[in-house]
Amino acid sequence: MEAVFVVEGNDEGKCEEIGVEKSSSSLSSPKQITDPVVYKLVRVEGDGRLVPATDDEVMEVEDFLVDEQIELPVVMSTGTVECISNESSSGKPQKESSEGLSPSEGKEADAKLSAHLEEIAPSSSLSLDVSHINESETKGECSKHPDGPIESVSSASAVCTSSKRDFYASNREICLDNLSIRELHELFRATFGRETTVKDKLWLKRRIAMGLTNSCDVSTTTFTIINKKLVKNGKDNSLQNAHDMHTEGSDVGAKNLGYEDSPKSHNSQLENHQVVSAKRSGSLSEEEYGCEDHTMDQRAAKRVRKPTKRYIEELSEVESRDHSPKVISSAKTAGHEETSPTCSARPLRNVSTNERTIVTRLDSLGGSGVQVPYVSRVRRSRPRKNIMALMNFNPSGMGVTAKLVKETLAVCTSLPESECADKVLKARSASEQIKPLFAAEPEKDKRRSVMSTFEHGKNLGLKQTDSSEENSDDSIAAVPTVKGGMRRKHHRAWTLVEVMKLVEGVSKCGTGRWSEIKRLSFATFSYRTSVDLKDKWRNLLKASFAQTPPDDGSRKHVAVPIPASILLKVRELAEMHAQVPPNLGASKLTANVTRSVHQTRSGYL
DNA sequence: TTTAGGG
DNA sequence: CCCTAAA
Repeated sequence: MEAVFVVEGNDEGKCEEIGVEKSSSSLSSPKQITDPVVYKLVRVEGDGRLVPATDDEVMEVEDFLVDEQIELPVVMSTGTVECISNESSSGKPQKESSEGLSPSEGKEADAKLSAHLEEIAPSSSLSLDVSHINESETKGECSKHPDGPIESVSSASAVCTSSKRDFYASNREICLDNLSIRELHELFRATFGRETTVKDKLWLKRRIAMGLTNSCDVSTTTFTIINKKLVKNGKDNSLQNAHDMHTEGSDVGAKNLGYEDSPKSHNSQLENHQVVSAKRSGSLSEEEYGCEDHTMDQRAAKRVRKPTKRYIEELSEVESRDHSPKVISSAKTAGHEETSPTCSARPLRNVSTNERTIVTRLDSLGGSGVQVPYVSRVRRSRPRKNIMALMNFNPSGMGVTAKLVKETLAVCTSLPESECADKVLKARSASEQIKPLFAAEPEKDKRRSVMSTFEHGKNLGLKQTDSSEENSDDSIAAVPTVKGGMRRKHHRAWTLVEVMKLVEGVSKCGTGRWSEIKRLSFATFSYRTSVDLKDKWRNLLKASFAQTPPDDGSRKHVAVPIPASILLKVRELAEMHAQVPPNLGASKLTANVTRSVHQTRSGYL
């Protein structure tokens, strides 16, 4: 049983990490993996030594891989390596995005891009809020198209009648090109829900673009996003694609869902947008099982929720010193688009070395195969208290778990390892007091229960950690109180990505089917209950129909405005589902929409 | 259990 | 976000 990997840079000599020892092997794969590589699970000791992993760890990683819905190699029981890719449901291998460059190439490209971007005169306006419904320019100017939008918008009402037409039938764009660093930082935060201190504009744009487009293919010279698709500039045919998007009837819907298509597949007719979403959710797609198959969906959701991934990531939460990619793909990438999983590791440009909190690592986002940056994972407040809870469920001595807890503590708190160990011990002794709390946890929090004790423990311990989207620095869904039992969900700001997912979910399932949406689009966002979705949608609705854009400036840095493009989608969906606020006359509405398209900024995350 | 609404 | 009624 070989396999599996994830190598992390190891800066501090203190913390051990699960690492991988790459060993050559020539397993044949059922897929077209030309250069199979088998990884052996090892631990990376502080001094760099590699020691064989324990069985526990091996299992952990296996779990992890199963959980990962992105293209990680999974060692099947047969010993063969299978590549789980986003394409698994459609059967064909995912084409490698243009990011599949060799490290050197990537850097070169980056340099060029940077140079190019510097040429572009920075605009003072926050063009993010500009929403067009026309094909966009890609010269980095994000110029407005005075009239184009109206036509498409007015068609929104038509959408209502044409039963199944996708609401994404018009193009909208978000332009990142002219944003200042500060604006990019804001957008970054809004998009991923975490801060970043990276000063590199290109990097920021790229990250944000990745998040907003649900893809890694952001190797463009300009960053204009239309409906979750990056409009490319230059040699390729994406401009054409963008044009096609808003001219081709039913094809539009699918494309505009924004999931990455290889250039080749752009021309394929995707009548049903579910096909696209299938790609997105990998093997758990609704394409295969259908929206109505609750059994499978639940199973899928369960899988995704397993804590192992977060667990691994927790261990990886170490600042990286080098600039090497943190996600390692099994297949070679460069030049082998046939065999390369999408979004496989890509060299990342890096960030100032003294910014220890920056980890340029790609993560899976919300189970949808989105790659997001791994940034600023530093704990803003106190160390996770729930780390302690971890011990309750594995009180069997300083085993692997305890060790890991110690490591985690070390990572999270920067405390000397000795101190961490101390805390661990204290935690253990305190377990008796903590345990009853969980046992007595009110039913409401069973939302995420039904796990083995050990898993439960891990989950509690790592719940708040895990990765980019589904993690947060310090929040826990619920905090049991000794007495009143009242607890409040630590307010968790909605990220752009989440909002987009919600909108997308509504577009697929319609409003009201929050559970369904939760399962389909928020499976990996263990927080965000269906009620949360409902509430958020209500807010979005309100925002989207807001007559007067809230005057910013006062709360400028408090909340990031929701891109008008998204609000527009919301509005369209609302109309489709007859959710238009009654006080809003139809004619008035049209006017409002028009206005919105041009300048609105009515709503915050 | 899930939705819809009010708070 | 929370809570509750209703389905």
